[in-house]
Amino acid sequence: MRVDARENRARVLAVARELFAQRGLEVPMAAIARRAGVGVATLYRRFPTKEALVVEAFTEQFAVCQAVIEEALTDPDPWRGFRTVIEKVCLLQATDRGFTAAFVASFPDMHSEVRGRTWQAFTTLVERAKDSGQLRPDFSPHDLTLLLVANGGLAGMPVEVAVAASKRLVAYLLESFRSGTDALPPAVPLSLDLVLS
Amino acid sequence: MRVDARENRARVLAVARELFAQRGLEVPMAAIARRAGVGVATLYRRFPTKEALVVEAFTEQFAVCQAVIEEALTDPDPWRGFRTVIEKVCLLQATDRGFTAAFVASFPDMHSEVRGRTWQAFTTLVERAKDSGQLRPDFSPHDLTLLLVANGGLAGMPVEVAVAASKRLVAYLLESFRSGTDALPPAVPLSLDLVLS
DNA sequence: TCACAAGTGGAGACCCCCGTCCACTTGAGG
DNA sequence: CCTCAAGTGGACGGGGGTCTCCACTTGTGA
Repeated sequence: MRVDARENRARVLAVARELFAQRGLEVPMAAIARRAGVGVATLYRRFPTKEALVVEAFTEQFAVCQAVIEEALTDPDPWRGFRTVIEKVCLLQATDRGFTAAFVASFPDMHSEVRGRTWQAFTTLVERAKDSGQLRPDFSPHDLTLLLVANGGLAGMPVEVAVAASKRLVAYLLESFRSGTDALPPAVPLSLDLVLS
Repeated sequence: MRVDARENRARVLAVARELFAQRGLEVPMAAIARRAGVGVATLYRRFPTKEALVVEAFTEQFAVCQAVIEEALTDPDPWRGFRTVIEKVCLLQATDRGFTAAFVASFPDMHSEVRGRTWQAFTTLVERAKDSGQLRPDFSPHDLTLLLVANGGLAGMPVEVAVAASKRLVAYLLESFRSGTDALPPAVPLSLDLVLS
């Protein structure tokens, strides 16, 4: 690949990340191209479809999520690890407007292997927190998905507002997650294809 | 107005309500017209714009919301009134896919008088619940908006799933609302124009 | 230097949406 | 029955989106 092409590709990706975060996934390809100082054809040469660009633009954030979960596994305090995961991921989600949409859009492309490993890590995190007696026993790992989807509803607001609102929502929910007493309605396995449509 | 015209108008409204609930507000006007067995022009004769149709189609649901709140004010148990409002409104929202979008879309058209009255009613409901000692003192009426926006994030899933998920989310949050202890991040005044864009 | 493959940009094909226009149809009063 | 205003439907304009095609430019190895 020629060096100018490589530079263009990198600039397109950076611009895409920025615009997706600011305005969500509905930003037109032409806007990304214009902002990156290239033509539309250049975009489509590097990324055969818009979805491909989206996936590529957000793989970094997905990696961050995964790292957050696996780092939390090394925390000696199970509850702190659990809480940190939720806080960090929700903050990421509130900061980046396109995050949730990209997450569900990339569902078919994300190899079940990676998803499986992350899920497995979170599940053991949950188990540990339960064993330590700080997390309520009827908490389900699916509740993470529930929280993510609900928190994703805050997207579309100005970033500072979304962040503040998300923090309060997360604080409320974490308080409930911690050694609750009342009976809950059953957990709902929210696989991502359910969120899609 | 001629009787056939009146019938057509009613059929259009019924179809619009059904399709908006099933598929959200992004359903095309042409689809509504076709399903109602009329042409597009008939739609636009009765409702000058799509937004007008949306508002008209959802005024009933808005009235229900208002009635729910004002009925809760007559409940002798303040906490039960508070809880019922949240449960009923969230259930309505989870059942109808277009509800949230219609709510924010109708924001400019809803006379501030009506909104003000409903808001006032909910505020006194909150105050009563606090005075009875069952609702945590740092609960803000804006937390209702927060909950609604978060719960609105569940839209887009099959209805049964959305309802089940919403119930669990609401149960978690109600548990937190009830006489919590930990300090919370500050409340965020989520005026509807913030949700818009 | 130079030839050529790799790279590029913009026009435009194609599709979907909202809302309008206009020639045609129909119901109801005289 | 017959008139005509009210009602109707489909074609169409305008705008915006994704993605393609093609003539042109540019970096790079020989």
